[in-house]
Amino acid sequence: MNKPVTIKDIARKFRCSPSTVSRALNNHPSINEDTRRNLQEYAQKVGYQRNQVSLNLLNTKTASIGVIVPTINNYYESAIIEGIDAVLHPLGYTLNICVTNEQYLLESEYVTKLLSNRVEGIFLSVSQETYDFGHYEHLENVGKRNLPLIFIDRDYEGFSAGSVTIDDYHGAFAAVEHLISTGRKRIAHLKGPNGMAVTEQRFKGYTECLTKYGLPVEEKLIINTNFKVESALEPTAQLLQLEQRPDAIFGVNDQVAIGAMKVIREKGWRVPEDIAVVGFDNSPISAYISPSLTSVARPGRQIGEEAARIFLNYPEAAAKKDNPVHIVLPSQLIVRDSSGKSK
Amino acid sequence: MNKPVTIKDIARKFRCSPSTVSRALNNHPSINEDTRRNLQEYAQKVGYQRNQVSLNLLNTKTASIGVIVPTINNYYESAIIEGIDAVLHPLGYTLNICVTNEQYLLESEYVTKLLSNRVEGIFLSVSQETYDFGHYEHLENVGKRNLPLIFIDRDYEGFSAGSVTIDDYHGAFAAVEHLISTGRKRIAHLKGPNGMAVTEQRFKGYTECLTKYGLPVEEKLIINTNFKVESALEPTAQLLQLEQRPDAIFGVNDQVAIGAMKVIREKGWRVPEDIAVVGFDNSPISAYISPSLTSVARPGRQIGEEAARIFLNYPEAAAKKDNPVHIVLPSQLIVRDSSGKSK
DNA sequence: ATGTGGCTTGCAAACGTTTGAAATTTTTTG
DNA sequence: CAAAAAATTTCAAACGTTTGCAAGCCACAT
Repeated sequence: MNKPVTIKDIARKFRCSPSTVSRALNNHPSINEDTRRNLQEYAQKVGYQRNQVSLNLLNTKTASIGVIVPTINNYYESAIIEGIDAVLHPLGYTLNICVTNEQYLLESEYVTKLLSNRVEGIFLSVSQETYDFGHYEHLENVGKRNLPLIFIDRDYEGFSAGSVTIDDYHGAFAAVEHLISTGRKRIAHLKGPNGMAVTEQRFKGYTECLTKYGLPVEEKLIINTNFKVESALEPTAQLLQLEQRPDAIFGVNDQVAIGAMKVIREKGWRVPEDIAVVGFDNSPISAYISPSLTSVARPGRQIGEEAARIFLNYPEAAAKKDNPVHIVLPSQLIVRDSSGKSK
Repeated sequence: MNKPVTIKDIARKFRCSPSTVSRALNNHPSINEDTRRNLQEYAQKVGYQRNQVSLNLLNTKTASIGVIVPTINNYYESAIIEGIDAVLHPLGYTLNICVTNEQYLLESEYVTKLLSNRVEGIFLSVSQETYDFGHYEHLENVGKRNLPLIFIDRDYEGFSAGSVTIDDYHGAFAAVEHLISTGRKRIAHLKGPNGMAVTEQRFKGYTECLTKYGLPVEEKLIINTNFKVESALEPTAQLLQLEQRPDAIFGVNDQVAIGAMKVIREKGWRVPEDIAVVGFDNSPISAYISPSLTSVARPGRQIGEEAARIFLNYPEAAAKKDNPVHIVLPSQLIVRDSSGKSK
């Protein structure tokens, strides 16, 4: 591992000043044609790479953006990142992706690190622990700096910042309404962890839709999961053992919906004839499993793009600090086989 | 967006020198107790964050590592990243994740950017385009710097660097052997894009296993895909229309295997009774779809961990530069329902 | 009074680069 | 040939921080 070649090294070699080398490499017009060519050739030969660190220091800016997400291992999150990158990369920004694994400690550590590395903005999808704990001290210094902070996917009201979320409420509402329209009367809900905005919004959509159509909200039909496919197995088995078993299950995401389907079939029931299943996320796989899964689509990529645009307009957005930009994108129900007509 | 508070700002405020502030904030023993407390309190109050950029410059090191991958939107890749982080994060390294989207141009751009940002090592999972083009000029400067470079997942022989890959060959061999053991005689292969190491190694495992058991390798039974689930649909339909239709399909990954299953069922055949299906990746979902998918597991997390360890031992590894470290991890067949007994 | 030692603080250089202004060299012009 | 103009190069400062060394101050012993 050699020391990188610096402009000074080159200057020494050519018995000229660093300024000359710098200007030559940057094609500054006031540099002699021969000098320029010689220096450039030599720099190329020895593999000179401009030291961006020193430039960042000199210019007190970095053209880099922090993106903190709980996980990257799924379609939705990575679509968001893709969306941010699609808007910001062409403008020369670099993304600094941090994965918190749903841990508050890591999230806090990353915020500090990003601040310390002088990123010019932070996109934050709050971790589950942060949500549970409900304390946001780790964002205090972001506030003091008045650094652009945009909440993604999971909003936090207590902090004056931009946010882009999706309309979980209406997505869930539409899903349940659809189930009712196919004649289902006892619709169970595999809920996410309590307290998270996503979870509660979808839950609200579920209950309010039931109420609107005169169906009772039964506690027995609502069970928590942790979003993972495994966490749906036991709850689904429970639901199937009820005296009055449900005729439909609305999963908080596709994973639990798929887990539910597995259990339903293992117990000898059919999807959708005996029990309809609807998920949330419209993950790519949902169209290809059997039966294909009805699901609510979240426009992940678009979320990223909108968030990036908020960032780019931040000076204005910050001006009206008391009234930060909140964008809520619509979600869309995609009907497939798992919610077909009941028998 | 305020300017960050600097040590100089604090020094001015307290009419002392920057050195004093620096030492106070770093708990240097030679600083007066009162001075230290006052300065620390003030720094805390105004949200001072040490400028890591200047430190990186001063120390000519960054404790950051570049990780370049074609995609993050899948289980395997993100497990690799997780593995790298698990080893390197506790040692204070920061990961700089770059997603190339399988494009050479982006890969090249990211290599330059990382070099310029003075990362201390690069983990590279070569993009598909790079593989296709087969030119590696973008790595030249990495070589000149003799910067630790570790190939992940996809090896490249032409470059003297460490690598961690998995044993695609034996994984594929085991999968096909398993199919043969359940009585299958006409085993089709949904192959990946030609030329990629992963693709060709699995293909080799497939053909050599057939040969070993005296089965013919039939061109008609081998069709290319691009790893995506959609790309398996048309090829599978083709296979089913053959006069002598296959009794098993070995997919280059789980995605195409799932796509194949869908088409098989749509055409009225049963899995596994009429046609067995085996995938590759052991993605989490494969256990939960119906029928559950037999698949070859790749130890993504372990790949990341091993790669990180190579990096940490790099000084030694570099010494024997003519003979860099190549680690090949075993893959493991996970048998599930999709490859059950034929009728 | 003077020197000794301990405690505390300041000075200056360093990391690599850019850039306005000044200095030097070369070319042109009268 | 001298002076002015143009071309080219160098100087010095700046970005924010750390750190070896020098320096200041105070108390105490001689």
